Amino acid sequence: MNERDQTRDKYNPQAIEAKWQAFWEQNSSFRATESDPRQKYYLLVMFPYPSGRIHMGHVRNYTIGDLIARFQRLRGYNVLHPMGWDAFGMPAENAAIKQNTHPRAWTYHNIDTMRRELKSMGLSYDWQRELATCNPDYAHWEQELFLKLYEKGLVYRKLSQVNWDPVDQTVLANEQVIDGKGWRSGAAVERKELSQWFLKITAYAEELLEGIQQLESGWPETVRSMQTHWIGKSHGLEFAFPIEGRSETLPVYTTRPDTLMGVTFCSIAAEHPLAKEVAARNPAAQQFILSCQSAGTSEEAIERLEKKGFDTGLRAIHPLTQQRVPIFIANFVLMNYGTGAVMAVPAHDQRDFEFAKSYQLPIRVVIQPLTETLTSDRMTAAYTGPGILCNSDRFDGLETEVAKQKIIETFVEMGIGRATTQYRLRDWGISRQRYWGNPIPIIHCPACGLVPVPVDQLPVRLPEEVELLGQGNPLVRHPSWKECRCPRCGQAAQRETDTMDTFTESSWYFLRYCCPDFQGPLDPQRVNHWMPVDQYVGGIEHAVLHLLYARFFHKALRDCGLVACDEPFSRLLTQGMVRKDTFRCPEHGWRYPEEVSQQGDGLCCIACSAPIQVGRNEKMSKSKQNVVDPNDIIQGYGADTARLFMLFAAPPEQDLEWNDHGVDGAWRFLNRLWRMVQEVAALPYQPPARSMPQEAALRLLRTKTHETIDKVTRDVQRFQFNTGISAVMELVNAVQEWLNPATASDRSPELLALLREAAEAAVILLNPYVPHVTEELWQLLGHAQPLCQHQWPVVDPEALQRDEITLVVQVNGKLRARLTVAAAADQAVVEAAALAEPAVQPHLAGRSIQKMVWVPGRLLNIVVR
RNA sequence: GCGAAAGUGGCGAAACUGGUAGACGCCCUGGACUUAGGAUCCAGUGCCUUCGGGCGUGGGGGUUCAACUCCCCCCUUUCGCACCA
Repeated sequence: MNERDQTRDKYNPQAIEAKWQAFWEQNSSFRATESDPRQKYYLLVMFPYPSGRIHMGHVRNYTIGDLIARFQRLRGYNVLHPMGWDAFGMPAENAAIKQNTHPRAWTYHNIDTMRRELKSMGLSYDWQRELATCNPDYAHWEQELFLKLYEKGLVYRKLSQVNWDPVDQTVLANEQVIDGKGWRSGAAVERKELSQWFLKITAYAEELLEGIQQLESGWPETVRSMQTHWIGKSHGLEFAFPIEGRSETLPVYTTRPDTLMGVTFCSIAAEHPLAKEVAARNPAAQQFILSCQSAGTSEEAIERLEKKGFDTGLRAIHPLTQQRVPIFIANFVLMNYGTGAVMAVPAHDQRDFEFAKSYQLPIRVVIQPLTETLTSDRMTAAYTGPGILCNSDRFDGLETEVAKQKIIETFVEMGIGRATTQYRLRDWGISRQRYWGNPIPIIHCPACGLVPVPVDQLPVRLPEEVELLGQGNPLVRHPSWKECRCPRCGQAAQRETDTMDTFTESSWYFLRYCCPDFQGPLDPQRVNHWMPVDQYVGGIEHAVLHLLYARFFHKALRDCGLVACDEPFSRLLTQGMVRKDTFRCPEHGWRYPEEVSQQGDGLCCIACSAPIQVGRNEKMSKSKQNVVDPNDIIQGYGADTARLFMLFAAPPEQDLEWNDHGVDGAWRFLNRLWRMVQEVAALPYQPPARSMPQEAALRLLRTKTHETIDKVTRDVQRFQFNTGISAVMELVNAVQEWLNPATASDRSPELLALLREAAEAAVILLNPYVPHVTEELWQLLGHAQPLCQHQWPVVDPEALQRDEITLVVQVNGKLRARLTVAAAADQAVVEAAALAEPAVQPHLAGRSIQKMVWVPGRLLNIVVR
């Protein structure tokens, strides 16, 4: 038997996949060009960070993206489906410290590995548009974009807080702070203020918020809701408390002016100027502020703190009652929201309530709910709902919403406050004190101040020789890199040593894909040909930060004239995580799946034979050792099986549970498909059927074929890829029944045509899911043109007309019988048949019929009493 | 702490606008077959049952002729929280 015959007999994914990957590459099957007359479709998947190898999360993301890309190609679109590398970032630097490699070498090595792995999955990328963000070319155009934003006034510097490791003298990322300690040094982390670069995302807060409405039909509700809350628009009152015995005042912002008469103290952030001033002459206050600064900078860490405060001894004067209330420094007040100071109303704010309880501060009820009467001494929690004002002097009796307006009006009339709109959204700090990022192209001149690097001198390149020790900023420590001349006055000056946040690169890569070879940041003509992205696919973990930054950056570039559309991503699909059981050995801790063996009913550790505890299903991660290497699956079963399993096991938005048996099931289905098509291809040739036959059994087969086409088409469009597969499985099962030996003797040309139509439909419908095996089967069915250039099948509406339907008879909503009737049967006919049904009659005996609920095509419900 | 989701057989899931709960697949059980394969084929497979039927979608209430689906309360799990990407 020669090799070709062998591949014809048995499904051999390794041979088939290599063959078709080579074919697509040689024929540039997935090149996308702007000159193509067909309508464009831009399918974008979130580019990966080149961490070393691909993981199951990538496989899932890119399988989903590829399915949609291939589907839209078959539907006749000119599809742009690019891939690249989010190549700057901390892991390269960490690897450099640990293994003494250069970040660039490490990164490019990983890219080579991962590109090879992605290619083995048979993804239909236009690889000619591949880009890596660490490439000097990409960095160059990004620096130019930065300067454009700088000119537009969207870039500025201000002091802000960082996590500081006092031992390594370095800034730590939030994830590098573990239980308040630096991950490498173990030293207690301090908060420190540094002058940092910011992008004015807040200038676009309102537009970013309004834009969310535009995305209503294309973005998941959950992501829109998270972004809305993140932007956090609120309306409220801004006013200032006079401070007893002082000329300056304490400005505050509140969204609850209706609770104004319930203020019993004020809280200020540890970084508030007033707090600093108090600390300067009060060592105890200084001590307290220091203790606040040991918390780390993440909002989560701050909000989980035990609420603590320090009485400054200062007294604020209530602007309406002239009452004196204490001013506390509090560890939970954020300096970067509002004014860094809040009026505290313990009766109607939970944090203030807890704070008041621990410091024995008075609680004053000023809102009464409609259902009960609150008294301060019996409250166990703050009441934050609506109600009627009390203890509020002239505002008593007002409803909360009315009171808010009235009190704001009062402040405005008295000239001591104003209605303001506030956003929770903060400006985007892009400064990183790290080596492996894009340099900020600014020069600090002692005479001229901040001077942008002239465009013709870009890019600012990172020094190749660098010492990475995990201490300090490598660019500051470099002996000569930062030294330069001021472009304006020629004097000795210094380069900015901060590099940009890597979210900057991911904020415009989708625009660069449109014109990857353009000598300039962006070619508006080509960008506008492809933009906006028609479908974006990526992990739900990017719901807020990446997707909000990219929307902002895109709008800023629009205002620079580089792109026309307002929103970059018309539709968004967020896929869930890939999870797996965790295995734990009492002796050896977390165990990889291959370190565990089956022993009777349970599992045991291969090293010590101790029984394994099977833990919860968790996100695949190296730390929990519950990872499955995609390469093992691809090498063992082939990429098509891996893809099919991923798409079949769960709908894309849901978390996917890895299951070895499920992979076997996917493998077996592909073998079933393979055998079925082989058998059909071996039958005497008849062109595929194009019209309905007469015989009922044959009519049913054609109906099944077209119902499947209809269902898969709709399912793919609504991202229900798993049910699309089940539909094709049913079709394959139906065809297989006609291929059984029992019916082999009687195969009319009509049947042969119907079988071929069904087999071809199954192959085309599955092509976006499992592209290699379907190309091979398509060829086997005698087609000279590759399937990737074919068209998606069209439903014959006549074939969807069922002759008979089954409907349900209920009595009082309980199912009592099923009736098979002519599809056109009306209510009267069905009622008569239902009442005559033996299974129905006992439930009617001795009762009177109240009414009949008739749902055409579905059910008849007989309501009796 | 704040914000956002998700809970359906032994398992992954399905049920499109309130109208047959469990499609499709896995596991398992019984049988057939043999070119002993990663087999394949046939049958069964929510729970209980006196075989009439009864009960079932995290728990508790409600709306409706009819609720996995809509409303209220509770429980559990997951994701994000601005320097991981």
